[in-house]
Formats: sequence, structure tokens, C-alpha cells
Amino acid sequence: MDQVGIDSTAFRKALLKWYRAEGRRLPWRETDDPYAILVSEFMLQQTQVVTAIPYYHRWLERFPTVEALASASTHDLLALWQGLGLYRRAHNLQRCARMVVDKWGGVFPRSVEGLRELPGVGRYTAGAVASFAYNLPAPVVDGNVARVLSRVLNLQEPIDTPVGQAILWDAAERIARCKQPRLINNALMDLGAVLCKARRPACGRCPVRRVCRAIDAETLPRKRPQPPTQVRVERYWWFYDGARVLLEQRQAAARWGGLWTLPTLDADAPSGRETFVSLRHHIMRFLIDLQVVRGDHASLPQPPAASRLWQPVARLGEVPMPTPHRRVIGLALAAESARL
DNA sequence: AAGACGGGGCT
DNA sequence: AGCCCAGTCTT
Repeated sequence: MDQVGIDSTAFRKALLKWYRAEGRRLPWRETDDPYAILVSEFMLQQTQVVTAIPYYHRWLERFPTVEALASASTHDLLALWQGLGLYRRAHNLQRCARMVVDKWGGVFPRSVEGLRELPGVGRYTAGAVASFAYNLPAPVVDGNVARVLSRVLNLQEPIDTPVGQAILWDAAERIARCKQPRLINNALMDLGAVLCKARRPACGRCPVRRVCRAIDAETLPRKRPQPPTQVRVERYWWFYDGARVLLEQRQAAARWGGLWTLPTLDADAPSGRETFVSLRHHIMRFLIDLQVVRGDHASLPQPPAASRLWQPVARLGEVPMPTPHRRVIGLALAAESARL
């Protein structure tokens, strides 16, 4: 029994036995290439495994090496990330590639401290690359591991606080301090994903049930109360000349940075026009009411501003766009057809 | 400590 | 209709 409150040796032994028999086979576990691992970890930030898998394959086919990614265009980058969300990840991933190429001659740092220098690489991602690519004894605490450890420890402290996080990272560090950190970290995540799930955990089949201190597993982990969802209205222009749609590129630092959307309609300006089509979608804790107002394309300056583009409807697929805008454009085109 | 950043899967 | 998910960075 160590400071974690559990017997780490027994925990690891039972966990690994289970993992060897029932662990998941995932594409990024077939490699020890730090670049491929890094790609997978960026995609998996706040993103479910099943969602990331097709993106991972497409990405490595298009950008098989760190050099290929470093020299890619922003357009190609975003075209491949389109639909995954949290687009800053794509920009940061390329900044990582450029840093590795320019600063370290194409060779990834071999330590957690070095990996942490990369943009968009926090404690979790650095630990993931270090353990998965190099088998270094670095801890990882993601949503799965946090859930598993909070239950094993019967942790009553909320996990989304500095105190809760410190306890989890301490525990993960002790557990990962062993001969097989790569396997242990993968096994911890798989236990969370396969058995120790958020709802209806399969405690009866759990390999570490004799070590686990959870009294009521399903009530863990505890979290601080979340603020309620806020409704927010956003309005955009619909300019359509019968064959082309006017798009606007988002500022790099803004939401959807670098992607193309319908032109924004200044929320303060009372247009007095009625909504042509609308769509509701969630972004984090906001419910966005996306309203589209039909404008007169003949009144627009020619040519359009540099950040704007008349895109042929038949080639909308070539332009990286956030999913809600792609959807609402479909609605608007249908509405145009209905007007005839 | 809180806010910003997306989208899709699951119950 | 909520809640959750292989998080990170800025303020």
C-alpha cells in the first residue's frame, strides 16, 4: 500500500492481464512514430475515438511525415481537419511540425519537457507521446483515466480543480512508474473506455475490483457545477447569384480561424430584414441560433473584399467550412429552389 | 478560477 | 435533450 491508497503493484498486474486479453486495437497503437502518435493525440483532444479514426487515416496518407505537414498549405490543412472542430488544433499541429523541422532538424524531442515546448502540447499530450512513442514512464490523465482513478481512490474531491487534478496526476505518476508505461497507460484508458464507463460501469467484470475503493462508482468522478447553457443569436448574410455563394474567411485568431463561412452580419446593425433560413447548434455551453438574412448580390462591390470569395455551388466541397455553415448553406439553397 | 474553443456519439 | 469525450491556452 503506497500513498496512492492502493496497491500499485497488484493494480498494474491485474490491469495488464486484462489489457492483454481485452484491450482495444487502435490504429495509432500500431506505430511508435512520434509524429503519428502526436497527430492522433491532437485529434483525440476532446474527441471520441470513433470520430478520430477516419481523420487519422486520411491525415497520415496526405501528410505522412513531419516534413510534409510543415510544408502544407493552410487550405489543405483545414480541408483535412474540416468537421473535427476545435480548429486551433490543426494550426497548432502544423506549428509543431515546423518547430520540429526548423528547430530540431526533423527529430522529435525525446523528453516530456522537450515535448511540452510544442504549441498545443500540454501535460496530457506530452505524457502520451512520451509513453506511447518512447515507452517513458510519464503519466497521462485524460477523461478516461480521471474517471478510473477517481473511482479506484474513491476520490470525493472534484476532479476539475487544482487539488483534484494534483491528486490524479500523482496517482497516475506512481502507476506509470514501472517497466511498461506504454502498456499501463493504454490499459488505464481502455479500462475507462470499455468497463469503467461514465454510466453503468461494469464493475462485475472489472480486473481491479478487488483493489478499487469506490463505494458508488457511478457517482464518481465529482465535478464542479456547470453553468447553464446560454442562447446566443448570430446572423449571417446570404448572397447568391444563381450559381455562386459569397463566403468570408474567418480571422486566424477568431472562432473557426482560417475557415470560410457566410459573411457576418453586424449584430448591432438593425437590418430590419426577415430571416431567410436558420439553424440551431451547440458550441460548448452556448446554444447558437444561426440566422441567415437574404441580401441583394447586385448591390455588392465588385470585386469583393480580399477576405471574401464568390464560390461556385458545385465546388463548395473544396472549401474548408465549419459544419453548421455547410448545413445552413444547404438549407438556403433548398429555400432558393423553393422560391422558383 | 474562468472562459474560449466544435462537433458527434450515446442514453 | 443533455451529457460526455485520449485537452490546451489565455485572461
